[in-house]
Parts: sequence; C-alpha cells; structure tokens
Amino acid sequence: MNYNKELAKIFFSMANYLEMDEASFRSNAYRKVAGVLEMLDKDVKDVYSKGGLKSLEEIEGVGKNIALKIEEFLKTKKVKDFDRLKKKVPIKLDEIIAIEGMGVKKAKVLYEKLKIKNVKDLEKAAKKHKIALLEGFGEKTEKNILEGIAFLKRSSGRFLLGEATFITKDILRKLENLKEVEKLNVAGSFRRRKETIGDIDILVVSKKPEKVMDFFVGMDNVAKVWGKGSTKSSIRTEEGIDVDLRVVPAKSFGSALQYFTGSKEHNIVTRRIAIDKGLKLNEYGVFKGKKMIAGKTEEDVYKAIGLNWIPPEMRENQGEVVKKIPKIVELGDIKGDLHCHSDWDGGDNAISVIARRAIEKGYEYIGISDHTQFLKIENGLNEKELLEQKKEIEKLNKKFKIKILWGCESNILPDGSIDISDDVLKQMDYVIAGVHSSLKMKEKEMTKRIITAMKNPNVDIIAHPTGRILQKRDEYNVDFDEILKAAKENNVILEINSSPYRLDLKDSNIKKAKEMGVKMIIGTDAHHIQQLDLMKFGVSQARRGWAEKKDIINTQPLVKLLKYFK
DNA sequence: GCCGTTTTCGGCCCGACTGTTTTCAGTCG
Repeated sequence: MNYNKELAKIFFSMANYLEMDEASFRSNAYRKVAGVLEMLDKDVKDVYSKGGLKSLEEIEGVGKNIALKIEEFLKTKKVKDFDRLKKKVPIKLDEIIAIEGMGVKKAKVLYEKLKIKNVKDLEKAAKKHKIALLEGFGEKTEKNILEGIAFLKRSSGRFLLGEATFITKDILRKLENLKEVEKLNVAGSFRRRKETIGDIDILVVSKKPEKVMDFFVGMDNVAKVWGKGSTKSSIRTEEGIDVDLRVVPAKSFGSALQYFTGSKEHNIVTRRIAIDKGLKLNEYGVFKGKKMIAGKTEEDVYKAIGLNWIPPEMRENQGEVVKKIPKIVELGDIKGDLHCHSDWDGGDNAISVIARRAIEKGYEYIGISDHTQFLKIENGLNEKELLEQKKEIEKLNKKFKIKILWGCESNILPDGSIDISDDVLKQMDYVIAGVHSSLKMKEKEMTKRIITAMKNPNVDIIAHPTGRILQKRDEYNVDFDEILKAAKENNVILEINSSPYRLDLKDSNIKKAKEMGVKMIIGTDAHHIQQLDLMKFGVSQARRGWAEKKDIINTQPLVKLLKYFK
C-alpha cells in the first residue's frame, strides 16, 4: 500500500467534512498536510519506523494530532475520527464536490433538506426540479449541476498535456495573428507542463478587448460559450476542453502571468514572502502600500519580492522559493535521441529517413532501438536480424554525417533475463531493456526482475522504468528506491520516456534519481519520424524533476555519451 | 490543527465571479 497517497486522500476528505461546519482553519490544516503527503519524497511508513511520532512531526504540517492519526492508520489501516465524520454526514462528499460549482456547503444543505447522498441522488433531484426550490439555490444552479454531471460522465475532467497541446497551439496561433492582440501567453498547468491539465488559460494584452473576445468566442472549434465579458471569456472546444481567455493591462501582464501560472501552492508561498517584506502581491502587481512597484514582467515581480525568476515547471512549492534553484535542462541541450524504432520492427520509417530527420533537428547522433524477438506483436528482431541491421547501419554511417548508433529495446523476461544473447548484446553500441510482459507481478518479484536485468553487464538503459500509461494503467508494483540503488551501483541509466501517454519517469522520481546521482536519458520512443518531436515533452518532464544538463546523458557530445555505456 | 529570530497565543493568501440575493455566501483558481 502507498501510505502517503492513502493518508493524503483521507486527510483531504477530512478537510472537506470539517469545512461543512466552518472549522475552516482546522480544515485547512488537514488540506495542507494532505498536499504535503502527496508530494513527500519519503515514505511515511519508513519515517515512522525509523523515528516514531517525533519524526512524523518533523514533516511539514504534521503536529501532535495528525502524527497520532498517521500512526493509527499505519497500525490499524483506519482513522477513527474520519469514520466518525463520515458517519455524521453519510454522503459521498468527494464525488459530489467533483461537480463544477458544487462545494461542501451546498452538499451539506442538499443532504439535510433532500437527503442527497451521492451524484445519483443529486441528478434525480435536479431532474425533478427539487433543487431550484431550496433557499439559496435557483434555476441556474440546478441547470449547472446537471451540466456538470454530464461533463464528468463524458470525461475524467482532465486532459493529457499532449492532447491539449495541439488545441492550445492552434488557439495561440489564431490569437497571435489578430492585430488587436499586443501580447499573449499561455498560463496555468499547461505552462507548468503538468502531465495532465484541467483547462487552458490564456492571457492577452489588448487595447480593444471586445474585438478579441468576439473573435475568441467565434472561433470555428468553439462548441459552447460559458461566458463572455471584456476581461474574461470562457469556452469549451469541440474536443471538450475548456479554455479561459483573459485580457489584462500591459502594466500587470507579468503579475497576471505569474498569478495565473500558479501553482496555487506556489502562489500561496510567494504571497506570504511578499507579506513578510511588507508588500502585497496579487494578479495586478506587487504593491508597497498603494504604490505599485512591479508587475510588467514576471522577472520584475519575482525580483520585487527578493527572488530570481523561477521556471514555470518548477512552480509546485517543492522548495523552489527557498532553495537555490539549479539551471535546469533545456530542449536545446539535447544532442540526440536513442529511443527510436525503424521499419525493421514495424516502425514507419527506414533508418536512412530517420537519420535525415535527425540531421534536420541538428542532432549529433541518433540511436536505433528496435524491439527484440520476444515481442512478436511488434515484429521484434532476433539475433540474426540484429546482426544484419548492424551491417546496414555501418553502411549508412559511411554515407551520413550524423552518427547512427546501433541499439535495441530488449525485453526483460519475468526471471530478469534478456531475450537476446549476451554474445550479440555486447557487440551493440548500447542496449535498452524494458518490461513489456507479465506486468502484474508482486512488488518483490518485479523489483528483483528489473534489478537482475540491471546487473547484466550489457544493459545500459532501463526504458519507461515504472511502466505506467497515463489515465489507463498504473505503475508496475516496484520498489523504486531499490531500483535507484541498483541503477547507481550498476551504472545503469534510467529513461525519461517522452511519450505524452507515458511520461515515465514521473517528475518526483526524476527528482529522486537526480538527488541519488543516477543518470537519466530522455528518449522519444518514436515509431514515426514526426514523433521525434515529442522530445519536448520529455524535456519539460525532466525540468519538472529539476534535472540539470549534467543529469541527462543525451545532452553530452558523442564521445562523452559513449563513455556512459558499459 | 499547525506554527513561531517579534509570538506557546493568535494568527492562518487573496481577489473575482456566480447566483442568489437586496448585501452576501459559496466556489474557484
């Protein structure tokens, strides 16, 4: 069990129940500690077993009381106070407040007046027009509830960053071409490059806001207009994603961008820093009394409160405002891609085509890493075919001015062995190994399986190390700390897979790997030359994990790169 | 319920919008 996650869920929920009775500061304390636990890079179970209650209290936001509740949960898998709260108001609160516009106060009233316990009850009552009759509610609220439920049914409510990218780029391009738009930037979780995003926030500066808004709500892919004003308009696109457009004053563009980029937690901390310095920070600027002292650019805003500008990917209140922040890796640092599939294993393009595209991208090297024989469904290559491929690559290397490396994406079999003989593996420039079968193993076995593969002297890189597929498949059951240790001991590189469906390693694991001194590589897993462009997703993921150029080996020139391979 | 080079008590981020009211509570970001 992931105790951090389970406890975070319980404390979030407790915060919501407590908020019903206006115990807001207490509620906020629970909410805060839930957020801390969710992001914590240590296991509370380990913290407790090493230092007991005292150590738990060293965790931010954990005091005597909450430490006791953590202890209780570790021992009994229960938190009695939570059960008591649920018993008092026996409703599916989390489910109800997931609906846009519904909060705990409304949920409480609906339970007390109409005995509404879950979304099903809520939908029924709304359809019978029982809700509009209640004091404090009305026709509009009832309609919004039904629409909110319909939306939740249609989607999980969040979109993958990769899915949202095309739509966002399209809208930005359209707005950019509008002569009334002076300045323009995307904000929100999209700008922070979170793996999933809730909606898209766009800020513009314009002297003619009405014209911009008219254009915005009239775009050809608008399915629904939520609202249109002179400072803010909201639409839903045909793809089902909500987009907010805000017009802000030029002198406040930087502070608005800072504010709407978030994250919420980052903003809370930056605002507190402002207060400590006798200043006030909001979306309009930084103020000393009534006097505005910054706001035009983000750099000015951060400087005014005594901070250096912070890359958006790092704005998650993970220490970025208190620690000295490193210079994180950039897309321009990348010198090559070593996770590419050619038409040898059923990919779309010949090696020569891939090489040409890599040259266009300005790469110094490109690695071909086709699947190997165990993966029949992907046309995996056997030893004989790999050796033929070697000859082909040698030929092409004489023709092309880019270095083509000969690798493979081999399979880690359930016992940890590789599906290609060591004799062939050791001839290759590099070897990627990944788990592609028997995904449901127990944690101990899966961890042992991967570590066994890492100990193979021919294995250089572990592909998509935790195996997750976003919104579809959880990570394998694996002890990631053990994987890190083994990676360090055996000089094995962990991949950051750039596929927007994977983004594996995730940000927090990248941060851990970096702290352990484990090297990483960013690969696209491209099956088509267009997918070589996915590199930017892997890079932003690496940035969210604070990775520097030196942590990512495919930022290194060829000679240095080869030294990392065993 | 947590936290503390001003505090072990008295604070806890802040503004806008929505839908409901007729001055505001609830929700959101």
